[in-house]
Amino acid sequence: MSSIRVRFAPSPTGFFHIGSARTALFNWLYARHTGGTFVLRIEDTDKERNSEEFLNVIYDSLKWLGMNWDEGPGIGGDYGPYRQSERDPIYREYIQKLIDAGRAYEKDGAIWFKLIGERHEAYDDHRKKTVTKVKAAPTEINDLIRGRVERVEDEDFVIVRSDGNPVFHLVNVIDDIAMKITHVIRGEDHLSNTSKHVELFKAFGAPVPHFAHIPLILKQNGPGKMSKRDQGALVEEYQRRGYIPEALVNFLSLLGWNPGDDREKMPVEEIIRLFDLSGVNQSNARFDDKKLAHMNMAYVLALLADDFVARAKAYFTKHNVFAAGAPDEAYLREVLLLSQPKIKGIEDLPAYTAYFFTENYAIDAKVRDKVMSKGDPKTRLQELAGVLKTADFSSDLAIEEAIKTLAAAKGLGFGDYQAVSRLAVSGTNVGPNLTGMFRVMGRERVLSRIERFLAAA
RNA sequence: GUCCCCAUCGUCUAGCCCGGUUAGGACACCACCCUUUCACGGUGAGAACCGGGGUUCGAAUCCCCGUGGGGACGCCA
Repeated sequence: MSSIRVRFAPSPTGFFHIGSARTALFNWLYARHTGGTFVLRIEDTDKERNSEEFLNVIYDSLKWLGMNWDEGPGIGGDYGPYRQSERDPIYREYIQKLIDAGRAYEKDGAIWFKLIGERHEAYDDHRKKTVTKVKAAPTEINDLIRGRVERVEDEDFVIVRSDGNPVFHLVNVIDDIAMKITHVIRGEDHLSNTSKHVELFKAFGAPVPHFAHIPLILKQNGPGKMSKRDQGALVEEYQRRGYIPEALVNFLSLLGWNPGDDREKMPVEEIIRLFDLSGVNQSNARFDDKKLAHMNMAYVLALLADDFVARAKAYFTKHNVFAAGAPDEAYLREVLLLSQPKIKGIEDLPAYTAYFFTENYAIDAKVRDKVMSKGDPKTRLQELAGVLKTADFSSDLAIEEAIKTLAAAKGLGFGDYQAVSRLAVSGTNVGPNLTGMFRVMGRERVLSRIERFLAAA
């Protein structure tokens, strides 16, 4: 194991969103690539807004995406506890060091960090108040993605609230020191905070970690970065919708990073092998759900039969699709496998396969009108029923031969029998390949559906 | 308003560091092919270097200025 230590430090103040997942992913990938340690630390210092529910969402989402942490809640480690709400004694110690060094002072009941430099009063018309400005030397940040960035930190800032709770900037830095974090990989929205953090590291006499500020994910429509309220922003939503987690990981890895060539669909082991901070872009990326959906489809298509069936069944169970009674296991499996090459995602399955499991399937009126308006579909259906009564149902090919033989005898084509029979047995004009559908449904079900359709037509 | 970051097809991006390409790929869109519906797949088309200066024989690539986009400016994280 290398000495590289990275951390993902979410605060459980809302559902886990895609931007956080991407930040976690880049940290995780970097740790795995370098053989380093991936630490999970929970930043729950804002007692007002934290909740256990959100905390569990974070754990679930990380696990679902396959991002296992080496140190953190539930795992332990040499630098715990890993929830900031349990680290108060550590913070007190560090705060005292700052006070003793003359780098912190009390004002209005809060503790402030003291910058070094000459002071003067100035009116800030953005905040509409007079503030004390400090003529401080610029803080230099050497960012692994952005290069050298200079920013002047020119106002003392609160590090412990008047209610006694330390603020983010302080605990974030203390924990990074205490947990020996070597690389801070986080969103670019923190770049402006980094000068505060660097000053704190220096005040503590601690080595400044390497920073890597990754580009933000912008919302798909409209201005600004993606926020929790945006459509498609929540990881749990993809989990609920039966997305393949590996597809989401693959998609996310490509938002702001690329392997340096044209490859896009890659197993995670390959992404780990190729990932490096030097390959991370500097510009923000707009979220594109169509591309994600496409990636997901590619993964669905590539799933091995047993794996696909297991995932599909889990989805059906979770969404209580068979509330009226579970179908035969073997039949369900056949239906699922028949549908796999045709769907874009697991979530399409219930609607796509519904008619396989009920005799009360609706006949699409539009499709019926269209199909029944040309040629002599009723006669075709009667002819087909006649043939199907004795046809060999043991394989798709056998059924296909039977239908083709019939068509040839009547001087017609396969297509003349397809539309109407598909309509009769499924009520629609889309679905898996016809002969496979017949085979899976079985002779009796097909025949009775055709008869019922004929009687109603 | 102040400070910081960024800028190649509609979108994600390669190329930029180290100047010379018909500026490549993917998603989306369109057409055609495959075909037993719908998909998948295949082929093809359209589609970009933000603007202006400079340096240079030559600039997407280096520099400057605009403009545009994003972020930060909390006793939130």
